[in-house]
Amino acid sequence: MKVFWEKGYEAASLPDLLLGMGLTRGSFYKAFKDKRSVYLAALRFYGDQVVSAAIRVLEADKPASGYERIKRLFASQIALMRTPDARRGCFLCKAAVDRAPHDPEIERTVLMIIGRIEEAFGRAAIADLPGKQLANARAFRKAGVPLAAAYIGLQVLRNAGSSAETIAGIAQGALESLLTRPKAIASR
Amino acid sequence: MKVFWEKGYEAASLPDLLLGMGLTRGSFYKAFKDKRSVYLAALRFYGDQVVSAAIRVLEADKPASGYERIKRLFASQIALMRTPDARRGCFLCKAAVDRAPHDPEIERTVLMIIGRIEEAFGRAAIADLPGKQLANARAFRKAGVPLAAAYIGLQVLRNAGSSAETIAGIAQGALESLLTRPKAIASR
DNA sequence: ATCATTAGGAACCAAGTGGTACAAAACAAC
DNA sequence: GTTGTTTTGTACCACTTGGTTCCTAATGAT
Repeated sequence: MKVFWEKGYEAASLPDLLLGMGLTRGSFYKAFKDKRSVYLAALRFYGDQVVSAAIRVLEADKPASGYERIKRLFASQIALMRTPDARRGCFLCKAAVDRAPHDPEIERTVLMIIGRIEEAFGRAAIADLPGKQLANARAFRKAGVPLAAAYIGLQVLRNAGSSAETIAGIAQGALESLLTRPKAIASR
Repeated sequence: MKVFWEKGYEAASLPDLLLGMGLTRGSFYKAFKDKRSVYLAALRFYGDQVVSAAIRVLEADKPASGYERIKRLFASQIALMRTPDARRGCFLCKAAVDRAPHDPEIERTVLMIIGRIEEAFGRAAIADLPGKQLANARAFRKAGVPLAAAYIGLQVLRNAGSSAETIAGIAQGALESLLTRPKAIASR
């Protein structure tokens, strides 16, 4: 996963992968069908590990308010800007941008993971509202779409090398929109 | 540009480029230094043509209100979802995600173009406010960052294959935040 | 200890990579 | 029409690509 994450699908050569996995060609092709299937496995693994960790922040019960949970997730991204990992970017975004259009199975996987992100944002956003008992998964996703888009935009800008101030500005904008929008969401 | 746009840097082979440009290796290497320099030229061209066209929408004087101009830009992206070009995605996003981290010159170019987008969004957003005379380019950029992030997030999701409803949801969220945020911006 | 099974390693494959060298062809000037 | 120059096409380069083969080495069960 790390090799694909850093280099991208095309640029990650088989020797790169073998080195990263600590095995030789023989074992590699005994264990996996081909390069693409390893990429897919890596993407699923990313969804199960990295994305799920982010979603857990949105679903934690420690900060009761959804707003606070969303704020924490964005804060973690701002904190990331001060680490060497800042430029590693987001594997999901890379897959979405350069593999999804060319590979239906990767597209399905990417959309599934993005859907989970949207729904988690939506749950957190709606948690603070009075009439939350009506919402189903689809409604959650819809409510979470703008937040997820801001989050993904943040990832892309982080990847591109934008400043920490820019990243913080995105987070601030997303949180402000949360504070001023509750009635708009509730009235849908 | 189209070849790099569709295939990405690595996946666009020299024969692909030669075919797209209508020349052979000899002429190609007489006219350009190497593949990378052509990519950079394509990226700059994208900034000068495609991105500038989007920015012109934000700066047009036909709809007097900045809100209306921003709405038009998002509306154009929603309209795009009904065309075959929907999946072509955004060349700038692809460059930002998979080339910027590995090539400082591409990073600089990407950040410059993104900066223009941020500033244009900021100008349009601030145009509707009373105290706009104080703003300089830096303040415009700062004000435009959340909108630009939403816009870029939209591009990524469009690229990934998200539904037209999702794209519309992002646009709606960005526009709503504009309507409810004027005081917050003005008080900065 | 024996034997069946599996994993490991290296040589090998054809095809494709970006890039160069150079001769032929087109063009310009006069 | 004859030059000198530039453009174009092609053969070629060394190297890398993802993937296969096949034999040896390690492992596990009985």
